[in-house]
This record gives sequence, C-alpha cells and structure tokens, in this order.
Amino acid sequence: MEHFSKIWLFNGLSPEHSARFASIASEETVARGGVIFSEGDDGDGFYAVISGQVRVFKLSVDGKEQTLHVFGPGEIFGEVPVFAGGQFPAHAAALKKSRVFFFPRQAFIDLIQADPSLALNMLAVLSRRLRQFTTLVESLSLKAVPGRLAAYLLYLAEHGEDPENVSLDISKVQLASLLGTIPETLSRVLGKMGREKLIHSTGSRSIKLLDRVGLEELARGERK
Amino acid sequence: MEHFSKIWLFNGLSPEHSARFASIASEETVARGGVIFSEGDDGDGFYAVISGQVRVFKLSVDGKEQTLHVFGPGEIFGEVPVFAGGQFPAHAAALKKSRVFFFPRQAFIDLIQADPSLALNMLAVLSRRLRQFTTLVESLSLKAVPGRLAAYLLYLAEHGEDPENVSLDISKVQLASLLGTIPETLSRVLGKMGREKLIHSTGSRSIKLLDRVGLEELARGERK
DNA sequence: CGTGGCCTTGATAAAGTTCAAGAGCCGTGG
DNA sequence: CCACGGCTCTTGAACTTTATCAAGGCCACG
Repeated sequence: MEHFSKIWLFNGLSPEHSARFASIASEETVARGGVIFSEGDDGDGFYAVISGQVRVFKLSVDGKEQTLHVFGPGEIFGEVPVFAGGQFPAHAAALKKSRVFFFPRQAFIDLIQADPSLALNMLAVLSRRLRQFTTLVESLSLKAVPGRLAAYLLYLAEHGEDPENVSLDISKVQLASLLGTIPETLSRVLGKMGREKLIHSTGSRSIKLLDRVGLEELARGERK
Repeated sequence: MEHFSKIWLFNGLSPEHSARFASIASEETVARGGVIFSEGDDGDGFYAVISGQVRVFKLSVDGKEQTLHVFGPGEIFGEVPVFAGGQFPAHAAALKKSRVFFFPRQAFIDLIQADPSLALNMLAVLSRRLRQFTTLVESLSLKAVPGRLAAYLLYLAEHGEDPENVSLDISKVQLASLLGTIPETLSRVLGKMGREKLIHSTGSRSIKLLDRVGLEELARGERK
C-alpha cells in the first residue's frame, strides 16, 4: 500500500477510490530478463513498476531491438490496449529482478468514470509519453549517433542529482538500444567524445561532463 | 455544426454537451504551407481538422524535417500541452488550404469532468497515437528504407478502398519526410520496386501492388 | 509562356553496421 | 579459493546503405 502512493498516476485520488483500487491490483515478481508481455499479446490491463526496472522495446525479425522506454518504480506501462483496444504494440521485459502491479482493464475504466481526476492524470501520463516519443523520433531521424548520445547525457544531467557527474542507470548495451544503435558504435563514440575532452569516464556507469557547451552543440547537430 | 459530428473524438457525446462545446470552438482558415503552431509555442488548446490536410513535424537545425503525422478531416492534433502542460513538442503546418477548429484548453477540461465518455474518447485517441508512434519508431530504427515503404504501402492497402490499387494522399516529397528519408532515395527505391515487379506506378499518386507477398517480406526485412 | 515545385538520375562521400577477435569482470560451482 | 562460462565492453577492417550535390525534365498554375 505504501508502494501504491508512489505511483504518480494515482496522485490526488480520493482515499476511498484509492483503497478500492489497491484491492484490485495483483502483484507479480519478474526475474531479470523475464518477459512481462510480448508484442501481439492481448492486453486486458496495464502495469506499474514497484521495484526494479522494466524495458519496453520493439524487436525486428533479425533480432535487433529498439528500446522505447525504460521504466522505474512508480511508472506505469502497457496501457495502450486498455483504451485503444487490441494488442500490446511492443514487448516488455525486466532489466533486473522486479516487482510489478497489474491493474485489470475494466475495473480501471469503471474507476475513471467515477473519478475524473484519475482520467486527467492518465491523460497527462499519455501526453507526456507522446512528448517523449517525439523526441525519440527526432533523435532517430534527425540526429547522428553522437548527437543522440550528447542529448541523452544532457537529459540525465538535467534530471539527475549531480549535473556534472552523470550516472547511467542502464548498461551500454541497453543504452545503445535506446539510442537506436549498437554497442560497437556507442563504444567508439564514447571514445571519441573522451578524446575530444567533452566527457570523462569515471567508472563503468558514471560519466563526468567536461564541456557542456560542446555537448549542446553536438546535440543540436552544429558540430560533427 | 455538421463538421462537428465528423470529429471522432466527440462520438457518443450527449447533445447538450456537444452543443455547448461547439459554441466554444473557433474556426480558422490556413493557406497551403501556413503555420498553425511551432514547436515551443505555448499550447492553450488543441485543434481539429475540418477540411484539408495538416502535417505535424519535427525540424532539425540544418533544415531537415521528419513528419510525425498527416491529419485529415475529423482528426485532432496539438493536444499534448493540454494535458501535459508546457509547449507544443512539434510544428504544425497545412499541406493544402485547410480549415481547422480550435478548442481552448480550460473549457475542454471542464467538459471532460462533466462527461467521462469524452475522457475515454480522448484516452483512446492518445493511445492510438502512441501505437502509431511505436510503429514509426520501429520503421525508423529497425527497417531500411525499402522496408519502410513496403510497410507503408501495405498499410494503405489495408485501410484504403482498393487493396490492389493504393492511392497516396500526399506528395512524394511528403512521403519521404514521413518515411524518414529524402525524395531522391524514395524515387530510387520506388524505381527498384517497379523493376522487381513488386509494384507498378499507375499515375503520379496511385500505385498498383503486384506482389503482396514480396512486399510483406520486404516490410519484415526478410528480403533486401 | 515562364516560374516554381515535384520528380528523377548520376556520381561521390559519409556514417554506421557487420564480422571477427580479444580483454576485463563477476558469480557460481567444483 | 580458483577456474570456468557468460556477459560486457572495446577495437579493427571491410562493406552497405543512405545522404549529398548537381543537373535536367516535367507539369500545373498564375
């Protein structure tokens, strides 16, 4: 129940509704690498991360993956079929051992009709996700890999604790998949950025930003 | 008012609400090429296309464009800031002379609280759009240009009148921008697909699909 | 009848993927 | 406690796809 209050979606929900709703949720534990759902599965509810990390991604025939999102505690995922019907448009799997809530579709829809603030919360969640997608598309289509990486590092700097020292919360393999490239290319780009004194690697998952201006130019494509 | 009923979002809305709402909308006419909003503009409402075509797109510093959507009559756009706050995440401009409705934010939010079915409609719209974005990202990241084009042609065949003979509703320049490439490349790919007897061009904006199986293989990346 | 947008074709160049190989790291089980 | 296997990360070389630059033809519309 204290996990419940950390789910942003339920902010401002009346206590009765909250309680009613918590009783409907079921909890699941997923091992590292475990599949939560696959693209094409029928979706009769959505999920929320309690602990751990969940990755949502697309898969191509020849095995390449494009990560769409990495979700941490308090975030929800898999909600598209709840409102649009049909199947999940992507795969979801745990990056590490995780616990998730599952919320069945119909109960959720009933509750939305009883509590408009929940509807507005959900609309806000979906809208933010649309915004994230526009930046993902922009990255993939309009930026070269160094620019994507620079933009991502600056994003982490904005949203992390220390704006100088960024800590990656995912592996380089996963980061490559999120940036729409492969580990080899990412490794080369990181190497080059180090040589150009834009960043400095301090540990396997932490990077110091040495030249913010240079990174911003890269992210905007004003610099090769 | 008869235009109003063609907006899918308002399906099933009670007549009173419908009337109240129609009175709030303001109408605008936009010339071909006219800008409706730009990325970064404050969004205090959203739009619906009455007639014409509106393109929503991202712009890079060096002038490249990636189209996110092309909207036709009855579709809404620009709704992200209504629920997520902040600014429009992309640009919107008319592809041809168009008329659009503008719906102010606060009035719409009020109405959602009065009529949950409107909330559910909007959630469905946003969810469908998320689904479209996942396929766009998949195309851009996991498919080569021929695969993207094949997938798009098959999509048109599914959703158009004649499954054998698809009609492009946008120019090749626009199609290139939607597929994340440039007109030159698109032209070459179309030429190659014609030579391989996958398609046959019948007029400047209509294409006959000669080999559906081959196209599907291309779209899946099983064929170069 | 001319001008601008649209479409096509060719030659060249750049960016990123693929394939191959090897080094470092960690947890598990012998 | 050490060794093994697996996974992550790095580096090199060849190749492929696509963008860029340049030019010409076509069509529609003023």
